[in-house]
Amino acid sequence: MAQRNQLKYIILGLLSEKKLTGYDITKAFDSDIGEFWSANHSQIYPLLKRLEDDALITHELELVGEKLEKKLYSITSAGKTVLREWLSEPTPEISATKDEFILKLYFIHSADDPLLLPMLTEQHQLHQAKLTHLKNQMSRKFPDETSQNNLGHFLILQHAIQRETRYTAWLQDIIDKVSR
Amino acid sequence: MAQRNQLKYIILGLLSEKKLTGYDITKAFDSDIGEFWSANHSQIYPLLKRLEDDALITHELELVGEKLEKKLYSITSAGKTVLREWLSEPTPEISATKDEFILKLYFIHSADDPLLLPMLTEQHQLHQAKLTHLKNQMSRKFPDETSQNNLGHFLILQHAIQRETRYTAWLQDIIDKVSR
DNA sequence: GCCTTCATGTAAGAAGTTACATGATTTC
DNA sequence: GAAATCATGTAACTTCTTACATGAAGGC
Repeated sequence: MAQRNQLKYIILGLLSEKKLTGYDITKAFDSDIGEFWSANHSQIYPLLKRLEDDALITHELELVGEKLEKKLYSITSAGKTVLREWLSEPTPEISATKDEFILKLYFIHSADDPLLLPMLTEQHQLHQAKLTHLKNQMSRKFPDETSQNNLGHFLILQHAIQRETRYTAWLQDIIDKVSR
Repeated sequence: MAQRNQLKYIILGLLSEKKLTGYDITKAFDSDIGEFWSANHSQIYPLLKRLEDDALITHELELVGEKLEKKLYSITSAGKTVLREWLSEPTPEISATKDEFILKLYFIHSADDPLLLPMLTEQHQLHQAKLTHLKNQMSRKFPDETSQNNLGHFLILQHAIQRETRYTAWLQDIIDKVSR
């Protein structure tokens, strides 16, 4: 997606909660945000510089140990405005969910294709593992049933769990039919 | 996703079924494949040239009317091998589903945020429309219950319908809770 | 005749991936 | 002292989007 620079808004969104280093932001894609977006540090560091040039964020230096200087970034009021504007805009596009397995499946024309069953079981295992991971995340982050502090985070986790539950059930259903 | 050139395999996959022009391939992304991948003609035409350089496809010219020459592409046996290899490879990555609405939702922390309800209703409408479209596609392409000719296509349509059904139900559920 | 669709390309630039590169701090 | 993690960057390259550009054929 070489377009609206959504990564920019993710960074602004994260910084609107607390001050973070580039490294912290990079790590966020391994956990929370990783469920629905990805980014590498080589993309993040240059963008942080650009956002600072545009005065949407600033940084202060924090000394760690004796020599290492961390750059602690924080959002400016201009940055908050830009973030809020983005949130306020309509989101009229449903982007195609680029799923390589689904792509491959499209080109399997017959239930007799020997590739089909291995593909299905591989994916079932993957999505089952993901589902387990998501459920762990849920019980770690929202142990009591009231999703008090962060509604959005709760909802996207709930959504991801439902999606993976549905995905694994669908795969299982095909596996049952194919192997019968 | 600047990586494994999956578009290449989509083109090979489409051409393994029948001869197509670049224009036909472009159009395929408006219907069938559009459910789970996107591409513009400006990406397709240069890639067709590259694939022909690599001898994975060839073309013949077909005269339309008096002057217009269409390039009808077809897959070579080398191309078929490459396609089959791709299908045989494991697909061990679940790519993050980049959904801008989910992204925005992540940064809505409270049920009291005035942006929440409009966002939800907008998305509900969008996904409801998509669901209707998908169901129409299904009944147009697979009118009888046996999915005889093209299993893969049937399954991905089924998957998309389930996904959108789940998505709209999830949104409706939140709307009910928020507006109560 | 006019408008829509068919048909094929190129150019510029943004976004994203993979690899290269370096060094400090913490933990065991 | 070694290994893992913290921390920040750049370079090269591919992919993808948006816009520019042109012209033929078909339907009304």
